[in-house]
Amino acid sequence: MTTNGIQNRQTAIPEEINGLRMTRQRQEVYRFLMGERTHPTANEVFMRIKEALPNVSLATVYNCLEALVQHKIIRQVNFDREPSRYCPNLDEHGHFHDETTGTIHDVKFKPGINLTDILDLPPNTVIKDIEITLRGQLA
Amino acid sequence: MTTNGIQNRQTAIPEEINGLRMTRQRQEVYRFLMGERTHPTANEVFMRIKEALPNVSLATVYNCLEALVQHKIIRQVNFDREPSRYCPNLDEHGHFHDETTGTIHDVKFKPGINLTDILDLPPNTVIKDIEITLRGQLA
DNA sequence: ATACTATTAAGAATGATTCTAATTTGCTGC
DNA sequence: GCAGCAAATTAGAATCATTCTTAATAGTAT
Repeated sequence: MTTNGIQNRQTAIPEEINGLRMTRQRQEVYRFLMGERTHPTANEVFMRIKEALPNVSLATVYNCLEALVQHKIIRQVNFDREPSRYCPNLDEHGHFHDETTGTIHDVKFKPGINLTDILDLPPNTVIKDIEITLRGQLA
Repeated sequence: MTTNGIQNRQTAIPEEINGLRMTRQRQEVYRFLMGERTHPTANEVFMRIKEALPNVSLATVYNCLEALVQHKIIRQVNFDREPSRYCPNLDEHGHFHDETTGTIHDVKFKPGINLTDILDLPPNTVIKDIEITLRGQLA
């Protein structure tokens, strides 16, 4: 049998999300990201989930993150060539990078805005993904 | 004397742009980029200008590109964690990455559009730079 | 239980970029 | 033109996030 009566003390995470089997490692990665608004890097995820899974390896964290991204459970966010960051917010949104503090904030679009309406795209373009990045400071 | 009567056979490039002294290496990097719409990588620039400057080093190409970017003579463009690409188009614009061919196209904004108008930014935000990246295919 | 597949772990390998140290070049005032 | 100084270039080593490789482990189905 694959399930038993013992429930995890923490937020229950289903055994499968979007067709991805949620192994213990993937659960920990996902759970941590869900509780974070700071857009952690792979290494930050690694250091944090080691508390719960002391034998976890950095390679596994990369594997988990990639699997979660591929199954559209989290998003990968890149700023220039800095280490990738990961984000549990699946709504269409941009990212504002505050240069003063180094923090990253999600930026929503104002309601009723369709991104493709304001762009002068070549005809017959199928857009699969849009990324908007802002850099500046909170004065 | 720093100038003489002999003119370069190719497009003349001023001795200085935006306060940056245009050395021979910087000229070659800049001239090549000006004639390209393909958003070349540092390595592509390197391979190409070696034809004119056989002793140029890859480190110098990186140095030149960084200097040109810092003086706002060209722009650096990043797609995920792929090698950086460089773009001589200084107008505010986005980039469409065609997954089928791997090519990159500049995308203009429709006239009269102010990017910050459509974004729900935190108050007192000073935006220094906006980057818009689209991924998809030309059907 | 057996066999097969997916996942994980540990460490090596990769590759774009940056750094270091040693020349070379360019400019300044004699 | 030439000594002196700063900026730029070169070549190669170093860095560091990420990916790859291989072996061990866990999960699932028969």
